[in-house]
Amino acid sequence: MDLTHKFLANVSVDCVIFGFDFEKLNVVLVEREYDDPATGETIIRDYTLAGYHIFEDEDLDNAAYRILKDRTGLENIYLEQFATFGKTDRVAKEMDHLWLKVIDKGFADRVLTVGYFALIDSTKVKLFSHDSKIDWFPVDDALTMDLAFDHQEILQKALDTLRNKVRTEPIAFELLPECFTLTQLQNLYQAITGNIIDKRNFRKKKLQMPFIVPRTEKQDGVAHRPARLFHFDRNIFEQTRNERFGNLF
Amino acid sequence: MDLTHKFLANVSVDCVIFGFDFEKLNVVLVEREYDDPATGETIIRDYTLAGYHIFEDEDLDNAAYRILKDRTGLENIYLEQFATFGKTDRVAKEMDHLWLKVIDKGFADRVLTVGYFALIDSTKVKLFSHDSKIDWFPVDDALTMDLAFDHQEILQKALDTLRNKVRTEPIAFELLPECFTLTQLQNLYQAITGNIIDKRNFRKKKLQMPFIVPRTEKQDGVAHRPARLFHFDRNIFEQTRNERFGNLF
DNA sequence: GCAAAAGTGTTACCGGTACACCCATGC
DNA sequence: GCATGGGTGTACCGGTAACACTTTTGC
Repeated sequence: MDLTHKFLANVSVDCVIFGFDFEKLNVVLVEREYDDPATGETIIRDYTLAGYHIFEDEDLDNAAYRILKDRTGLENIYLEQFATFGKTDRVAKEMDHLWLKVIDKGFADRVLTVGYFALIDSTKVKLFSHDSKIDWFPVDDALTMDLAFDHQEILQKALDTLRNKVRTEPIAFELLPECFTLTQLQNLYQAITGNIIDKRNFRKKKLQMPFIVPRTEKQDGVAHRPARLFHFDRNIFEQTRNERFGNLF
Repeated sequence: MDLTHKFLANVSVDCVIFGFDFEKLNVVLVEREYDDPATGETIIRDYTLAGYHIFEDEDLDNAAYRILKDRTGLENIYLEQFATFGKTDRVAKEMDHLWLKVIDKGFADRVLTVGYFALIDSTKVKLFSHDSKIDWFPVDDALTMDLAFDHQEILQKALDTLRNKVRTEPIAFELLPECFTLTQLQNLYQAITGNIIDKRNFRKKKLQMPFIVPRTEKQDGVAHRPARLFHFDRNIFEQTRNERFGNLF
């Protein structure tokens, strides 16, 4: 993390980084650990979202991109601001006060944080630890994990936003590799929304969307009949957007 | 405005206060005027949204409620956070720098602002001027008025959010008096979305919504057949929410 | 040959849309 | 009596939902 910039003490950004492993939805969490310097006893050990304070001369959106790149190495990623959290007691837990004290970076006790969520194709991402451990966790687990600060509330809101948005905007593809099978796409929708979907109806609907285009290749290395692959064509999507006004995905 | 609190220099809240006059959608704007102290010549004269910095010991949401109450006297109003604006150049115009200098209240040049929109029944509201003039403007006009700072962008985003949300949540009623006619409701939807709606289909749909309940009173003092009045029953709405999952309004 | 997932059609129902005329009231 | 908005019904179309079996491949 670049520390040559001055940051705003009262404003941070937290990124909810979502990924999909073809089975369930996952989220990136960063371990927060503090051992008593005298006894060596672990006093704090829990998880936070990927976040940092915003620099004085940095656009808000860029702060989110910076954090994302810093943790995943990725650029040109789907990233969307979804809410800002500003209760006075969002740093209320004992652990949180202690943490701010021991890291001693000049962050204020009163911090508003702007939440962004990122959708990434996690099949080929390597996460960067820097000084703290970082890893993927199933979203369902993360929601019961008692995260630092108000990060559980932030995660819940990010998930709600994603669930809503996926019904009207073609953002699910951001979580898949360039080529995907219809079953993978269906599993993704099911993982996000929690509903189960009828296979035949799902395929019928997707196959008549002109921007979901079949490829000549087939799936490879699977112990069963290989599935046809598709990709999402954004150009076709944009061109046909008006005709489809009001349709859901 | 209460100045005994210390505020955060880098964070403000701006409220987009929407109202409806049974014809079109309106928004509250505050005049910003500065006359050259020597010549008396008017140097700045334009409009801003209703906003202020957030106090150190104040929840973010409460800052928005405070601003709203300060300008309208109203409490228990529909108020929703919709986005946060944090470009480094959002105070880039010459007028904006000058303004911050002449009002000299200790606001920073780098300010992130959190946007809220409010929906109020404007039929019986009296706006409070304090030291600057304040008034309702048609949203369509306001969008072409070259507002202060990035307030046009904020207004546009608020409007987009309202347009979207009104399709899936029962928030339109917040802009009407307790009792309203179906024609008023239809005009409101048309004013928000810009679409024209078929009268018979609209009424058919609304009449079968159990939470839009008829009253015994009729409209009064109109030079034509008086219309039946209705009100929105939030309890019935909440009770039947699950059955109607996925329905639009 | 068997396990595992891919792939495929038909029918019924419901909600949305298009469309034109008579009614009640104030003046 | 006339101007003004209030109020009503029907027919068609398209999208959604329910539902079960055959096919292809790897091992």
